[in-house]
Amino acid sequence: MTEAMGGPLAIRPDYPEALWIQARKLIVAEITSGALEAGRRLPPERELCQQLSISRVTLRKALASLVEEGVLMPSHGRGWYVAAGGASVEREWPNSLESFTETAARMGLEPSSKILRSEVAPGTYDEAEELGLAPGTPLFVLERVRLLNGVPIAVDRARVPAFLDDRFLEPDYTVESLYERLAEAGVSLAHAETTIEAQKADAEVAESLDLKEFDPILAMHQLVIDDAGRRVLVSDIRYSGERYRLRTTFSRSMR
Amino acid sequence: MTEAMGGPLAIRPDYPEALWIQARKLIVAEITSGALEAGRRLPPERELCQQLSISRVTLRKALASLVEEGVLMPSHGRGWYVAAGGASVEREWPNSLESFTETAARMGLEPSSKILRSEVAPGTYDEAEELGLAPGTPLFVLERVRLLNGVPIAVDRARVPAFLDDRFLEPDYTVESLYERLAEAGVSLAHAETTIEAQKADAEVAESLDLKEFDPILAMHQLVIDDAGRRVLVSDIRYSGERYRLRTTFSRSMR
DNA sequence: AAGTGGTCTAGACCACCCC
DNA sequence: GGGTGGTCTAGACCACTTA
Repeated sequence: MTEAMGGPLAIRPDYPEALWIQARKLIVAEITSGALEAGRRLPPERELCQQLSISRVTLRKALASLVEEGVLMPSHGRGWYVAAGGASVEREWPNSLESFTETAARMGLEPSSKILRSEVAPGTYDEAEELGLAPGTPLFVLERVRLLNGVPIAVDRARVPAFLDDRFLEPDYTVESLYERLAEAGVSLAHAETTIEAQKADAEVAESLDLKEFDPILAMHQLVIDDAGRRVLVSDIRYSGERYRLRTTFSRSMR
Repeated sequence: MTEAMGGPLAIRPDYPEALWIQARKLIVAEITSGALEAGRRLPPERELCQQLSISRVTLRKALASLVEEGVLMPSHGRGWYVAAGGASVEREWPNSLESFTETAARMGLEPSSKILRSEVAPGTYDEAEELGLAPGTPLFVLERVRLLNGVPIAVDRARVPAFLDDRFLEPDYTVESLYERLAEAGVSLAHAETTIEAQKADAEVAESLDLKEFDPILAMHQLVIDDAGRRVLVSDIRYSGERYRLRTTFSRSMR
């Protein structure tokens, strides 16, 4: 439709969304629509600024955010280029912190859960230390088998400081997303310190995931921190090695 | 010795390093030195600008880069805070693409390699497709056992388009870093699309890593892309499940 | 020499938090 | 209402690429 970034791309200064995010979406749209193919050069920054009616600083904020995701590549003195995998904007599993529910939605599969444990109990010494609480502080413990289209994929053991809100016990976590409940409670997740390793399935996990003991599993441990810097969730997820593949993008830092 | 951000932090406008990077380093220094503890609030932006003699835009670029690494947390209307794990600035490089050699250096261990294969050979169909080359295009294949302090940690099978430079064959990859050779050849690595899964060790890998067959391994597949958007390296690394733990930070995107 | 990205500035206005 | 971060602008100068 629009010739490559030539059309009247509309940015609305009054719209309650940052201009650079609007700009970002318009650029992504140009790429996913095919108007800008992988390897092609974008119009010069100063030209884009005019087309979008935004300042260069704002435009560059949008462009920078797309570099981080590997969609664009800047080349000093030459221009901005659509990266090799540029068309993959939608396909891609972004390197974001994502709930199981969100992952499932993106892949077009039906998530569900079987609850193994759901209660408030005193935290262990290690749990308390990791969450920065006194040992024995009550934690909400939610242990679930996570399934996609009915196939068991992982066992997830999540622990949340119980002081957050009693209403955490109420929802039916067979279908509800813990992340969404946290969001509703005003907890805005920021980032997660994560370790990942390969282990053998123990008897318990093998049972839950319908595996043989000693089958390989991907063990992911996460400490999730919210916008206020509070340690808010500790989670251990053991994925079936055969049924799950983690996808992410690593960037070279400080260039 | 400087009281929290009160001392004469020196930024040199003539120094050949971006001001925001200098600012960033000074802030990190305040944190690692203990002058700014986890949870503490930073001086207001406008005050920091004066102290550092830089503009607010530039300061915010430094601050933003530290948010991405989980070192600082902004709070609208309240201030900037040192994140819970603030002292961890040195420990890890979240989400960074790092060579085995660099990882070893960061951990204070001695890296070495045993070469299993080092030759130019036509790529398989899959390899060619992933690198965006014609099937059969010659690739430089380097397969090594990677060791830390003499202990085998992983088997790494790297493939680089051979057209890059013949000199790739010359170095002694028992000690040399492939990443460094690439850098010298003018290839500047930008990011890597990565998949991670748990598998069983096959006989070959078990042999190389001194494991039993069927022991769990962490299999990481990477397609590395350079600054120019060229697909430059495909790598399969199989880590011993017991001797390796991947550590990273996932961020919640688009806040 | 012209074109293009990279960095930086000074100043403005808004939204949120807390008193 | 005053303090603080969040966003945006217009313009300047530098460094790299290409011809």
